Amino acid sequence: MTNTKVYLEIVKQLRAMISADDLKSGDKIPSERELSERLNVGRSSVREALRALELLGLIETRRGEGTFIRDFRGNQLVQLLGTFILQDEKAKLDVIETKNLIEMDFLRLVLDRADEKELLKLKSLVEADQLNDDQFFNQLVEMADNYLFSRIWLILKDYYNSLNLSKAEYNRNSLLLLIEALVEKDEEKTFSAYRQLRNLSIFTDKY
Amino acid sequence: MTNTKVYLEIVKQLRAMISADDLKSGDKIPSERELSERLNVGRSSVREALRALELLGLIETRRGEGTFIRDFRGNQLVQLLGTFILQDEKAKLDVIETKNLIEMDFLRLVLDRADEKELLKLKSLVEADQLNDDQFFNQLVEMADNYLFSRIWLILKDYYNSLNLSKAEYNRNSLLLLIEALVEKDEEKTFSAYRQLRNLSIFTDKY
DNA sequence: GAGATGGGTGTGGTCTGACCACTAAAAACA
DNA sequence: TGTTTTTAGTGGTCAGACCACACCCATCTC
Repeated sequence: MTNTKVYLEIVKQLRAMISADDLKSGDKIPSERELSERLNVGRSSVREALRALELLGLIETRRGEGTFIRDFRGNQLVQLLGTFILQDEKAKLDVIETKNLIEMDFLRLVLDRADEKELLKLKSLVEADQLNDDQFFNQLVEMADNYLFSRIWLILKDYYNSLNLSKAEYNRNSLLLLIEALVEKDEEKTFSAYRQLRNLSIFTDKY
Repeated sequence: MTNTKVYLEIVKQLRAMISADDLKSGDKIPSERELSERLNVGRSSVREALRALELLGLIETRRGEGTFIRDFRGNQLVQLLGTFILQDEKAKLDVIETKNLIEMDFLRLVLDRADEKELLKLKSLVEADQLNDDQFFNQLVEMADNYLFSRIWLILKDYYNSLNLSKAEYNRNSLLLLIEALVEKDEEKTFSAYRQLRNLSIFTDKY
């Protein structure tokens, strides 16, 4: 009769509930016992759903207080997935390639729509060593103003970091060159600087 | 005393177990009751861990049979995240933009590494009306040989389709033009044809 | 009156035991 | 030997019981 597992149904209901009540980050959701009653299911089933969502980083539970919607951005699950999964070499290469491709997409977006003032501000921060390459890309991604894509990038970055590759040392000059190119809206120079920053000797001209 | 929640500890243990026994996709893991005994925890806690991993797509359970390792690489988690998130209009625009960007990345990849014969074969299929644009892009994505990126694209396409946008009619001529450009390895022509295919009057020259 | 104290209540965290539904393999049967 | 039935094992779900903790608020103390 019940083809769908109860806990999945609860996940669904929760989603609907969140949508209907327009719950946002930090808001509280009904207690486990209340959900159990309201949905006519056992509390353990409710818990299975909540624990799953918790592991996904979608909710946060605080003993004695309740369960709350979470700011999705930092999902530790990815880290878990990373260590859990990425086994074969091909997968690793895929991660690297995908991350690079997406970062270059961001560069294109910024080339197209970025504010010069903002870029100059970032430049001065880099020059003052108050911003490293990682932080810079975070800013860049934000500048591109595409939340979904930025989320994908964040996840990829987590994957990437979980690969434990030998880290290329931070090359401030390449980064400054990159910013310069962005300011000048010079596409070719931008990607050249990017390749240099990421040590992409493999990526010749097409990228 | 027990600062870490039991179910998280179980997830950890499972990971170690899988690693130690070198379990791979399709392999069976111990039953809930056995895990419960072996780890000295309640079965409900074991279930919370398993359900979470199941929602993540890491394991698969079959009633009456057991619990099995799953092919990890496809992360449906993003799908779930998406359905949780995609609410406002801006998010929709992000989906469209991201999908387009990624598809163009695939075009670049194919431009760089695709086999001409394969392309010609696809061309003849399109000409014979045995392949529409959607199916063509599926082939294209496969050709690019990046599993992770293709998964991301598939998910995006699902998002995209769930937006219920007015569908542009299938334009075979644009598609043929696109393939032609790919065969000729003409980047500019390729993107021009792509824009035409997707009706991207907005995307002027930068993309 | 202001502050400290301490239950009371509600919440998540966990365990146990009990069924049910289903599967696959063993046992009984023909 | 081939079929049917039984049985043991597995996940699915529920109900109830405690525990640990956080918060509120009446009460006590100064």
